[in-house]
Amino acid sequence: MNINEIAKLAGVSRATVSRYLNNGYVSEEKKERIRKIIEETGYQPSSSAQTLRSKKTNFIGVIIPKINSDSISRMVSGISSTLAGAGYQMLLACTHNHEKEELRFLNLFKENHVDGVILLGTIFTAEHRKVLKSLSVPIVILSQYLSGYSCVYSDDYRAAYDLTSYLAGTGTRIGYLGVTEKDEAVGKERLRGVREALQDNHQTLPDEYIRECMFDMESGAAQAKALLADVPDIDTVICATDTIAAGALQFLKSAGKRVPEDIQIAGIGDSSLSRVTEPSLTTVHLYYEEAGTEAARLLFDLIQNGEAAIQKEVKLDCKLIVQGSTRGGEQL
Amino acid sequence: MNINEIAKLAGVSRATVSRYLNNGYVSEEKKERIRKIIEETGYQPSSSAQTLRSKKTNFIGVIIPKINSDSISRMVSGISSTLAGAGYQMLLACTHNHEKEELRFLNLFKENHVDGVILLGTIFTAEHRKVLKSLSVPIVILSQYLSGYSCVYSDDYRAAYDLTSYLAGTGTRIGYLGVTEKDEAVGKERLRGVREALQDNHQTLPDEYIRECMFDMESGAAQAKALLADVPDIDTVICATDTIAAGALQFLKSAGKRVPEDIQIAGIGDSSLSRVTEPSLTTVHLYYEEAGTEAARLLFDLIQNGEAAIQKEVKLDCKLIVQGSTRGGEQL
DNA sequence: ATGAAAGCGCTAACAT
DNA sequence: ATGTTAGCGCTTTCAT
Repeated sequence: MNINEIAKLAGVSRATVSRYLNNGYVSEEKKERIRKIIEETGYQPSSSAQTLRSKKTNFIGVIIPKINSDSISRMVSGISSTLAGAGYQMLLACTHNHEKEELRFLNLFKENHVDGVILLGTIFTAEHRKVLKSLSVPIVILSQYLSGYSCVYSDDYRAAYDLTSYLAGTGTRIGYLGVTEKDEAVGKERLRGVREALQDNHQTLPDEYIRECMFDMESGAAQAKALLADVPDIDTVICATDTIAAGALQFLKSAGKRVPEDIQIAGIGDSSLSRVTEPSLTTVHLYYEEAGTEAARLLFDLIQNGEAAIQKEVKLDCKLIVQGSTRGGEQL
Repeated sequence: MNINEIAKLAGVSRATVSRYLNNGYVSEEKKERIRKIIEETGYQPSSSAQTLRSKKTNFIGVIIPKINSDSISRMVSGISSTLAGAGYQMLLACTHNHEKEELRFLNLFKENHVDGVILLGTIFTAEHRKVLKSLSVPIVILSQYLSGYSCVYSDDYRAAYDLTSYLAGTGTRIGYLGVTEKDEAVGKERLRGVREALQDNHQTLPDEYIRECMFDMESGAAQAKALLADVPDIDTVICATDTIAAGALQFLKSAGKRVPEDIQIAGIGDSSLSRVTEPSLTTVHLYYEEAGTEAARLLFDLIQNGEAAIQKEVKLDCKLIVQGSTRGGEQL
């Protein structure tokens, strides 16, 4: 069943059918005839033929490092509903933390396949910039800042700053479990937030109070152990993510520390984990789902307005959530 | 840059270029000429034109109820890597728990867009069967059994049976927090597993020992409360999912119950939550990621072998994981 | 082994 | 408001 047959059955030209499909000028009478035939036959236009002619795919490529993550799946959820609402389909490419795959997918989306790309990246190399520059479709960077591109990101600095400022009131020897500074957002910005908040509270963050973790609980537990060994009298541990905090919490409890009485602990991200640990984790809500929504909106803008579109940077609010893992917090 | 220009630059016909692209007969000499030109120009064939001609999209549609779920994101992760490895792209459609959307996406994928569909459904209505029947591309049902279709699912019955059998050894008054029986797998099968295991251990599951929950912690907490109010001397609570168990655990602790001493509690799914609660949850591992992988493999088979493909049902193994929330378990 | 030619199903410019 | 027409970029006979 194709447009020619529909045209024949409805007694019109195929151009008229096409106009009907693309809301052009069609008389009410023929509109009705066409509508009826399409309903009867269950005709659906071939999207590949449409794409071939019109260069519009209605696909948006979304590249993510992994899917099984609280923060990422929330962002994808926001993207997904916003795209669907605008008639787009989501082509989800998952790199499983392989940076090279990120480039492969970008190249795959290049010139082809998609009307736009949302890249939820973590680390940007020179190679990334090169491929990004060569991309002919609009792109939005999500969860990281990248100069020269429209991007949506959390206020990582302020999340860490606010959290640390709050804790500086109740802790005196404050340590930090962070991640690699190659990650500008979670790595660099959160560390900067912690550091500056301490400075502003007339405290410092000596190097031996800082440990670098991976993004998982095991690493959080291991680094908490290392930190405690080096600085036995530490009384507060701030973690770059809730997952790291959950791991650290697990270790500290197993080491016989009372949380928050002996050591208080906090994370960032307001993940579902933070409500389930005992004590529940003081953390910072980062509006991940809204970030996904906003990224999709920015992309629509770029797609619709082409060259005329204004590049935008959206930094989202954050909200401190005080729970049982810090002194003065309340257990769920 | 299109195939005609490449042909001209290489001094061959466009048919030869097409053959080069689709590994047909091309002399070594021309092969080399074409290869060089393609490399120089960075030419990439238009996928829409290829699709229009060859009817192959290299897209697989995946329909899921929500993305921010431990079990689902694991399955999607398995699907994603398997598809990518075979040169397919994943078109992810998320219904956000709107059953009607499921039908909308199936219709969208119908006749068009995709080479195959993986449906991670929950509830199958008559309307579902109708739309599924009308689908012209191969489909695999994931995480539910549906007669007449290739499907991949967990051994929900045995997971519940094994878990219950284990607990029947240490508990005497056993309650169950389940979900709607409209969900055949998580609803019906897990309940059946619990029931039959109790029978085989000469115990019963009276109606007042059963509560129906939604798939979230709040509901788990609320129903645990209701259950405890009705059956104050309950000593074991089995939950259909870890999330429900986490909610129930939270309530029971807040009600002053000691877990597992006063009441033992268990879930199913081996989610990351189960390792973080205190005590950590006894649960059953269900190989979600492998289920996703297997679903993709089954779909490949259907796509490649067309009418000749054999319909298959794959039921996956499960593994009991005993942790601190049950007597005899070990706290992480 | 290669080229010529037909056409996949659609949209958009043009003419009326 | 509608029809005619010319492709979009590719694959696939059919000749040679």
